[in-house]
Amino acid sequence: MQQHEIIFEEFLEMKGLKFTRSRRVILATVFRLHKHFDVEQLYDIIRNTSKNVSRATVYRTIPLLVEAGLIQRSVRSEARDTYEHIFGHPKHAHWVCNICGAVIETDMTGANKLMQNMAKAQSFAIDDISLIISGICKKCQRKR
Amino acid sequence: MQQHEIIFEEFLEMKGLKFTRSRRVILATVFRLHKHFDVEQLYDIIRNTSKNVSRATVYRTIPLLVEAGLIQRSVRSEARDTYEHIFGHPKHAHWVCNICGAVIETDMTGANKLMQNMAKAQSFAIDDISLIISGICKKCQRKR
DNA sequence: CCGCAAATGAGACACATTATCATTAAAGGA
DNA sequence: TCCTTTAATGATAATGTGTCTCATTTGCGG
Repeated sequence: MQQHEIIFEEFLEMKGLKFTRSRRVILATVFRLHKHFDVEQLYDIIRNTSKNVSRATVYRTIPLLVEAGLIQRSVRSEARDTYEHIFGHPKHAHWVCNICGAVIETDMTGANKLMQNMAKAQSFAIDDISLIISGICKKCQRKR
Repeated sequence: MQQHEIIFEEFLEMKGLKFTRSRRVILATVFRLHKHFDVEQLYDIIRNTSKNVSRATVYRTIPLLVEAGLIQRSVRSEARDTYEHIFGHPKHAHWVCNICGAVIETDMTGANKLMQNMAKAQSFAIDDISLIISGICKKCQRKR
């Protein structure tokens, strides 16, 4: 069993919830994806690979995975909420291209330290930092 | 006439659009608000203070104000897009309390510089930087 | 004051997300 | 293994933002 499965199972047990087939499928699919996804994309993939998991259940499972600390909300695309798994991924900044929509990820330890210092100064207990830079990527600049 | 009115009027003229009564009302209301707002809140206020501005027009005007550089999309609350006016406000970081929902704003020139350097390294043309820190504010920590 | 392009209001519409509810499936104990 | 309890599920209706349509009105240059 993989690490993220153990974490999810323990999380569910702690809350008196069950580790069902549907939840297994959803969890596995989320961790098979290696980029940002929205719930409809996730549901499409699940529908094509495993039968009998409903859209409602996918939507219902997302907040559980967030609460378990396995995924997090990410950059929101035009109309849909997007997510990414975070287990084993160090915190990163998102650079979003306004032209082609590409999302580049970079290390953000620098900004992290800066924010930790500011947090200390104002006694704020940081839970999460979201750093999103929008603009035009290298490729799209060339095309002009 | 206020600065932001002049800016909006010039922006509209440049695009061959008209500075109508509805747009005046919406602009004025946005700049009377001194915090983040979503479009429904904005519409409610307008409906209670000035007759005959439709919801559709409010929604239609928002992207114009964004394009004119007068407001920007801000922290997204649970279900709605939120905005804030930026004219005359230097760029700031948002500290959001997960308990009481308070939004604190701080200077972010430090992070700005950091990002500008990283942008140069990867040839990314920055358009906008969004820095949101979530956690627990000083007050709510005390209450525990 | 005319004419025309743009803007408007009202409501229909699209679409993501949530809620409902009858049925099914975990999990622990007998 | 079977029972019982409780949570989970699937299907679909409902909700709520945000967008589009279209007939009518308005702003503005001539």
